[in-house]
Amino acid sequence: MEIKPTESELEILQVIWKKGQCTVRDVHEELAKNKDAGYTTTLKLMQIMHEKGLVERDTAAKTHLYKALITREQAQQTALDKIISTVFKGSTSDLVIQALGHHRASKDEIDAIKSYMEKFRDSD
Amino acid sequence: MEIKPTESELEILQVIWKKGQCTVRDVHEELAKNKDAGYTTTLKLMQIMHEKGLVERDTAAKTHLYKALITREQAQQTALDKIISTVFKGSTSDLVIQALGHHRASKDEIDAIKSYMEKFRDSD
DNA sequence: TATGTTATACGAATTTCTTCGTACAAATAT
DNA sequence: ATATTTGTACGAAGAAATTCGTATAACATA
Repeated sequence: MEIKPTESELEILQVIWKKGQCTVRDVHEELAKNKDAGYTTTLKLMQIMHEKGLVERDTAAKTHLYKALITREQAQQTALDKIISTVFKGSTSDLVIQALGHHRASKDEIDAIKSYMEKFRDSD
Repeated sequence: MEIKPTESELEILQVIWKKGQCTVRDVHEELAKNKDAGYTTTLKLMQIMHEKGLVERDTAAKTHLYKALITREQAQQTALDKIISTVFKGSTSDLVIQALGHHRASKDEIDAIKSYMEKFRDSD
């Protein structure tokens, strides 16, 4: 099964991941902060996402409630897989180094990574 | 200026990055190994890439020679920026940790990263 | 109850990306 | 010289993603 949300679908998923559960209006108003598209555009996209199985919805009330059916982690994984193979020649370390080099992480972030790296101490 | 090669354009860029300089046929034959599209499809895509300024070409001879106008590093950066903001909530460390966790890197890769991390010893 | 507001459904236009056929020019081989 | 091969140009079909208008139902309220 392939899960590859499109660009717009990801924007919507972000809002749903953040809020947990959303109406179309919730999502639309959040998107409206940075973007400028009509309400029915968002509605249509969310309906399509439902058809695709990216979200589920509760239609009990007049105003439907949407929840994500894929996790942020799954989407992260898919996105990583794709760019590692298309622009990083399959090299995870190239990606990590490039990421650290240009997106100067905060001290806390560096610490988080360092501590995570401990896990690989003496890895074969 | 926005540089966001499409999926197909990235496949082509990969070949050009690897070989340095390519004819349409070079690219097409390389792609044909994994994919199955017509020659004129590759030709058309490369012409469009030229219009977009992704590649330059030398038309002196009958058979044109193409070179990339964006570097692999630029494409990597663009790709990273995008996914960090769309699926990693802007957190570089989340990306790094997720990458290390699922794309089990080889010992050499881990070593490369560890040594790179030295750079951040006692960072602010 | 009549009116305005807020929803969903859905068809269709638009845009972007991909694919390919055909025309024709240049080079090569017979 | 003529035929075949190899190349570019380009229009247009096809597919996928995005956008929006209009119809209509449900709800709130004057």
